[in-house]
Amino acid sequence: MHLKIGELSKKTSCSVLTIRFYEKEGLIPKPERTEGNYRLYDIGYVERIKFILNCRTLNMSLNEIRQLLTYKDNPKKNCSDVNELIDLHVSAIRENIIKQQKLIEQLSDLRGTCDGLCTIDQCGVLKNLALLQIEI
Amino acid sequence: MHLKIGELSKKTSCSVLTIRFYEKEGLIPKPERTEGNYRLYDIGYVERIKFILNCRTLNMSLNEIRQLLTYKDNPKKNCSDVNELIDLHVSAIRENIIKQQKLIEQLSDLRGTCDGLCTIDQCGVLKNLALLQIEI
DNA sequence: AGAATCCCTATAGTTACTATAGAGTCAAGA
DNA sequence: TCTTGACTCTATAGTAACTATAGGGATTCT
Repeated sequence: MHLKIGELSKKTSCSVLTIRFYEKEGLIPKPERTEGNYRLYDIGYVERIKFILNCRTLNMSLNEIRQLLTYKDNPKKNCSDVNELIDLHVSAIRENIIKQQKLIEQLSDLRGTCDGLCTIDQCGVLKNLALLQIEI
Repeated sequence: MHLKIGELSKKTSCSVLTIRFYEKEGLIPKPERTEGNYRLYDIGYVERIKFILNCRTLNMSLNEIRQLLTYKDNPKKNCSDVNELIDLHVSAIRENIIKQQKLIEQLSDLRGTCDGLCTIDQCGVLKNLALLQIEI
C-alpha cells in the first residue's frame, strides 16, 4: 500500500510542506516517484513522521531528532546514548524553567514600581527599564 | 560630547552590528554623520540602548519594545498601556513555564521506559517515541 | 473536454541577531 | 609623506523550523 504526500499528511497530521521540508533536511529518506513525479510513500513513513512529530512536541531540535534517528538505524548498539540525549534535553528544559522564573521575579519587581495611574513621564516602569542594571 | 559607534558599543555593551541593526529596525533614530559618513551619537543614545537591552534581557520581543518606546515618546499620556504590556508579557512567561513543566513530566515518563542498558532495537524510549500519542 | 484538485520546484518571509565580503576613513608611526 | 592598522561603511547570507507564495504540471471528476 502506497500513499501520496497528501494522504501521508492526513495520516500523520503533518503538513505537506513540512513533510517535504523534513525530506530536504534528511530526516526522512527520499521516497519513490510515480511516472508523473509524485512522491510515493510506503507505510513505514507514517511511523517515521510520527516519531519526528512526537520529538518535536517534546521540544527537541531537528538536530537532536536527527541524532535519535541515526541511533535507530543501528539497532544492535547499546541504547545508553539515547538516554543520555534525553537526560541532556531534560536538564536544558529545567534550566530554562529556572531562568523564566527569575524573569518573572524581575518583571514583578519592575511592575511594582508603578500603580498604572500615572503619566508616562512619571512611570516607574519606564524609568527603571532605562536605568536599572538588570541581570538574570 | 559625541560618540562613534564603537564607543557607544563599549558604553552600552551592545555590539556594533546590533546597534546598526536596531537603527535599521527603527528602534533608535538615525544619528548625525561626520564628513566621512561615520555615525555620531549624542549621550541620549546610551540610555536608549540600555533601555532596549534591559527589555531584551527580560525577554521582550522587538515589537513589544517598539511599543514601549512609542509610549515613551508620548510623555503626557496615561501609563496604563505600559503596565498592560508588562502584565501580558508576564502571563505569557507563566504559561510557558507551565508548558515546560508538562514537557518534563512527559520526558520523565518516557525516560522511565528504559534502564539505559538494552540495545537500540529494544529501547523503550525509541519505541514510545514512534508509537505514543504525546500531547502537551 | 474542461474544471477542480492535487502535486511539483523554487523562492521569500518569519525573529533577532551574527558573520562575512569588499570597500572607504582616519590617526599615528617610520 | 607614505603606510600601516584600527575603525567604519554598505550589502548580503546564515541561523531554526517552518510557512506562504508563485508559477507551473498531473490527475481526477463531471
